[in-house]
Amino acid sequence: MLKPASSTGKRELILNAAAKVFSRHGFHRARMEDVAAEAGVGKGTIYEYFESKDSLFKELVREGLNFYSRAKLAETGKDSLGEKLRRLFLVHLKFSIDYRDLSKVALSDYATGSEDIRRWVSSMRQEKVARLKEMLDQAKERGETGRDLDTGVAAVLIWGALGSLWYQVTWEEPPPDIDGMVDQSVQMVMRGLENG
Amino acid sequence: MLKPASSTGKRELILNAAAKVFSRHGFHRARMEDVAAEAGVGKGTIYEYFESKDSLFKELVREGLNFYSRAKLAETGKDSLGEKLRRLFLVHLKFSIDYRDLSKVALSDYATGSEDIRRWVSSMRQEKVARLKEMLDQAKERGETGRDLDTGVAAVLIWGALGSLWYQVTWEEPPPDIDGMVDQSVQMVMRGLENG
DNA sequence: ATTTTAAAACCGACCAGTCAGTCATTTTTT
DNA sequence: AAAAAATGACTGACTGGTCGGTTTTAAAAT
Repeated sequence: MLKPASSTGKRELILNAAAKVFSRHGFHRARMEDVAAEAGVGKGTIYEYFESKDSLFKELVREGLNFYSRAKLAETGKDSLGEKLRRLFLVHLKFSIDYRDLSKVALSDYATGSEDIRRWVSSMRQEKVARLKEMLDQAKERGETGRDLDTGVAAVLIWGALGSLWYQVTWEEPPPDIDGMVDQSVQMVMRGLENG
Repeated sequence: MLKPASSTGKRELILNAAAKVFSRHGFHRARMEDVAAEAGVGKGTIYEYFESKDSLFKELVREGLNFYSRAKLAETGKDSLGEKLRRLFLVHLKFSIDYRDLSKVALSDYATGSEDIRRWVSSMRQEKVARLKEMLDQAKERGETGRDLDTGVAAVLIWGALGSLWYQVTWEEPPPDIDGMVDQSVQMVMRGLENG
């Protein structure tokens, strides 16, 4: 049986260490021993808190996702589409700065790991795109976009654009002015969605 | 010493097998033995044609890249930006359909493999984005885009959008109408680039 | 044409390194 | 003192790469 999440701070400790170690070389090259060393615990201890390496990875990513979901869209449905997109972009990029290690893990290990993880990550992407499409559909309904917009394609494009920005911010040099970049980006995206 | 590329069709044979096997489970889970089996050769034979697993992967991706580079932009500098983008998108997506296995490899193993591969792939991305930025800069010069466009950000966004489309086409159900989708996408992108 | 011969191509059993996960033992807590 | 937590040496499974030996090919000799 696994210990409850609150037994000590040890669970958090391990999770943080995992973020650091996974982000260094990716899932495969990260050894459980290294995670243990980074956390300052014995290797065996990790298995008191996590089923397996796979499970540790999943918990790690889920934790991060939860975190920034919480900070995320209070989903005030009355905001304009532009405002919603701005917040979406901002939350993701802020996250990537505040939790750089975790962000690297989430981004770079997409294709890594077991078949199980692969499917899991892929389904998350699908869900994200689907949610984005919903948002666009609503906006379209309200006439905030072009009448003939293909929201499916648009959602894929926007998600990709955000992902690319995210990647850039996470891996390349620290960006100077996130807010400005986001404003600029959203402006571009919004123009793209409008009627020709 | 490695054998010349032309000694038999065996090199091609192995490369094709590698595309298939790598695309199935990603770089790490693909075993050289499986590649050998798929190609119908002994494991040792692979090492007559390729230095190592890493090198096999690189050659594979390079081969694919070469191929579609060739088919690519005859770079007729006088085409409109829209036309250039349309061709860029089309070439990538057509490639992903014709060489689905190879496409999966190129896409999903971005973060995978050795440190060496990781860096190599990352540098390719940088280069692609840089080239895209150049294209945008030229167009901006000619007044085809908004005067105040941040071409750096735009290049990142567009590359991401294309990548996302590429991913969708490669992994999800076979798309119905590539040309239509591309037209739609490029239209959106072009609107986004114009002056507000 | 046939045989000889040597080099080139091919092969897969094996080796050596790796690492996730276990568990008997030790340390800490209650 | 006994229960809980922590540990790290160990094991078992796995796989990239090697290498001595076999087969194929092609050229040379008869």
